[in-house]
Amino acid sequence: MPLSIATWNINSVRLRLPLVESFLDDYAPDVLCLQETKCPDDKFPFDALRKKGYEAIEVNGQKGYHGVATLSRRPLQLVEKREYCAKGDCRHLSVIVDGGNKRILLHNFYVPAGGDEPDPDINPKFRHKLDFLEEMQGVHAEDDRADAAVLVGDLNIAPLETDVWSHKQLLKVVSHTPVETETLEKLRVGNGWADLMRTAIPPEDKLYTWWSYRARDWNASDRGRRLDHIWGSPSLVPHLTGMDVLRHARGWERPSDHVPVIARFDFS
DNA sequence: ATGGTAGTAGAACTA
Repeated sequence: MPLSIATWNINSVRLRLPLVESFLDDYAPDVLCLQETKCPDDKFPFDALRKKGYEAIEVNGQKGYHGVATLSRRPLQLVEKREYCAKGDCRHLSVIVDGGNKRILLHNFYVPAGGDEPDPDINPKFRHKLDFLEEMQGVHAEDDRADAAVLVGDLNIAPLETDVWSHKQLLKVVSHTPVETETLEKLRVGNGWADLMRTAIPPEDKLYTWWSYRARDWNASDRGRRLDHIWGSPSLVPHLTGMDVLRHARGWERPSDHVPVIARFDFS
């Protein structure tokens, strides 16, 4: 039985609802995890997305900022909406996806961006980002509640040298500083996660999921970063059949600055 | 070195 899981920082689900709808029409992932929905739960476009066949929807949203949502064509069971750093931010949602013969625990994360200055002593946003990562230590790839686990989302860190357009030029830029990349990799490995995007796409290859809105020509300058991630239990690796990073989505009309990533599994 | 754009708002924040 195939199972596909997509992740996409949508940067306002209401403004970009037509983009989400056409993405679901064209790619039809079984599950879609959205971040930066910027939408209170009572204003979430449930009806429009259910019409597309995504009957199971779980949201954790707030007004104006942040917010995550997980939609599925298969039954979902809500596990947790965990509040990190006691700030009242809506940045996490976990569900169990019925994958046929496998039950998958699926975490959807939106990690704080961290501001501009990569010094936790003078920048509270960077401190918050590091604290958030510290709290993620408890999120393990092995979990008794399911057969396997997947963690997706905008983690706002590009860990590998090939995850940014220029390793040297970004060493002091938030998202690629050593404290961030080392903390994220330790967190991933220490909690038993496999980097499924890099399992499918060789770590030597440049790979980006985000291009700034501020570039004159995002495609020509190609100053991208891999900020969005799909991790999984090591037991899932033999079942991974594909990984699509929809670079061309950055060129859609009124695009998000992030593009969708889709992981495909087969459990037959 | 700076400023560049986008979204939610309806000023100033976040990214």
